Parts: sequence; C-alpha cells; structure tokens
Amino acid sequence: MQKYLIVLAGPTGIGKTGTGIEIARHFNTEIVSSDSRQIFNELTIGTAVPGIEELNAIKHHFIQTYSIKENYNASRYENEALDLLSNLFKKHDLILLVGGSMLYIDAVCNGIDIMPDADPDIRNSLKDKLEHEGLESLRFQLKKLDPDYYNSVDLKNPNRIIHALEICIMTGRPYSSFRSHPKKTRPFTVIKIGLNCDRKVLHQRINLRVDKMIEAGLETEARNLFHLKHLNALNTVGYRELFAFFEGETTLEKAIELIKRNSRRYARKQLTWFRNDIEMNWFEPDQTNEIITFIENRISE
RNA sequence: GGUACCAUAGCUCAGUUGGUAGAGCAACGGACUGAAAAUCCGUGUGUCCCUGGUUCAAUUCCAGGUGGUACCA
Repeated sequence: MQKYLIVLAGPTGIGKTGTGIEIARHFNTEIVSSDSRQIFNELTIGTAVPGIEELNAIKHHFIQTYSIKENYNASRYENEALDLLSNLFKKHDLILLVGGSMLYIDAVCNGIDIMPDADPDIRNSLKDKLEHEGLESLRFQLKKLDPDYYNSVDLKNPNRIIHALEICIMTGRPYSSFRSHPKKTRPFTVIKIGLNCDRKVLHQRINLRVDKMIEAGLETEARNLFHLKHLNALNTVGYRELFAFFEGETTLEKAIELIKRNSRRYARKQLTWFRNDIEMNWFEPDQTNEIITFIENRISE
C-alpha cells in the first residue's frame, strides 16, 4: 500500500493549525507538527500552539515535547520524525505534516547530511573569538581548514562560518567533506500544500494575533522565562522583544510593535523559502474542500 | 464666509536659486543542510493634489480649483 505524507506549510498566522485539523479529520489521521518552537514545552502563548480542544480533536505529535533546555535541532527532528512516521504508517496510509519551519520540513522530505552534533564548548569558544577578534579571524581560520567551503559560503554570515569551523575542529575533516546534498529516498510519497493569502490580510491576521497573545498573558509567560533568556529556544519572536522591555531597553508598546514587525518579516522569509519550492501546491487558507479534493485526486492517480 | 499656512514614497518629513526627487521608519526581493521563529545579503517602491498660464523645460514660479490645519468672523 502506497503511503503519503501531506505537508501543510505556509507563513506564520496563515491558519495552518485549523486547516490541518479539518484535513486530518477528513482523512481520519494524525498530525505531525513541524515547528521548531512549538516543540518546546515551556512555550505556549508566544508560539500559538494548538488549543486543548484542537489537540483533543486530532492526535498531534511534537507539540511541547521537549524542554527549552534541550539542545534541539533539525537533524534530531529528522531522525525522530522519520521514526515516528514509520510507526504511524502502520496504522495510516496518509499522515499530515503541519508547520512552518522550513528546514525541519526539508529535513523530513529530503534529508540533511550526517555529521556530528556541535560541541557546546567549541561553539562557545568560537563565539568568544568572534566577539574579541572579529569575523575576519574566523574567516582566516576557515580558509585554512576548509578552503572549498570558504569559497562558497556567505562570508558575512557568522553562524555559517562558526558551524563549519566547529565541525572541522571536532572531526579534523573539512566541513565540506560532509556535505553531499543527498536527496534521500523516503518510503512515502510527499504531497506539498502551501497556504497563502493577500499580504495585507496576512499582516492584519498577524497583528491581531499578537494583540491576542498579549491579552492571553504573553508578558507573564515571557517574564517567567526571562532568567533563561540565553537559551537558543528563547531567541524567538515574541520573547526576545519582551526581554528587551524587561531589561528597560524599550517600552511595552514598542516591544509589541516589534513583535508584530518581526512576525511579519518571519512570514515573508517563510514565503520566500516556500515560494521557491517547485513542489508546493498553493491554496488559500479557507479552501479546505479544494485541498482535500486535490489530495484525493493525487492519491488516485 | 475671510485671512494665513500646508499638500512630495505606505507613514513622518527633507529637497529641487526651474533641468521629473531622498532620508528615517514601514515595506519588498533573495540566500539558506545540526542555532532555522536562527543567521546573513540586497532593493526606493513616486501622476511631487488637480487644471490652466509663463518657459526650451514646471514638482518648483503665477492664477484658479480641491482637500487639510490654524486664526478671525
């Protein structure tokens, strides 16, 4: 029996959760979340996790599964999601992957190269070096350790350079020797559904949703996590802006405006990524019936 | 109703001694393989309110109109 993974993607605030539940209900199946922030247990309001009723309606996976203290990443997600899917496909012929984390979705559909997890000590020492000696010194080191990658990497992007260096240092091999751009084969067929709507409407939805988050108590949620602000999981829209407010760097009003702006920019970044995915099939968020028909037609081909 | 001032990018505003214009914010486009809601790169997007006039040339000067603001009635 052919197995299908339906990917439901789209920008933040477009309505993936609701549409996903309707589709899952129609196919009597479960939802695997593909969201790098909703996966954290301590984050609720700011990440707009599905509500209790929604979670009761359809079984969700990877919602608030790990602590923010956990070092989570796209590779772990790839492995765990594939394990989970192979189990779920014993019960179902069709599973829904719902989320907006581009790299996580890509990891499940296409795979990413196998290489070691970054050692936190090495990463921290490279961060120190960046801070004290500047990006140029990291570039210089990369040029020595991995000239191939040096020639193709964005030399202005410290994260890329640090990651390549930490792999070189940990393994004694050039980072580029791990990069094979595999298109891994999967034991299921992927059908990608993208949700989008008029940009102005999307912005209104995002702005409104941020106001609702504030009403729901986002400030308190963030304040309770303030002491952990150094964690990567909290380098997240909705939290870091409030942390700046707690530190007296800005007012609450300005922090809220920044949450809205940064959410809009995040949505644009997601659209840039998804738009360039030629496998994506685009719909408006209220076209649930059309989406279901589209999926059924694809499956019966 | 009268007088004065204003009208330029989505917003707030510069500016052009007459040669079709630029800042901030917002916005938009792109890159992307273990930090990805991260990180990085790029882009002015304009009927200079409208209609006439003067001029080789008007967003700029002049007249009228429209809209706004303030004051006087």
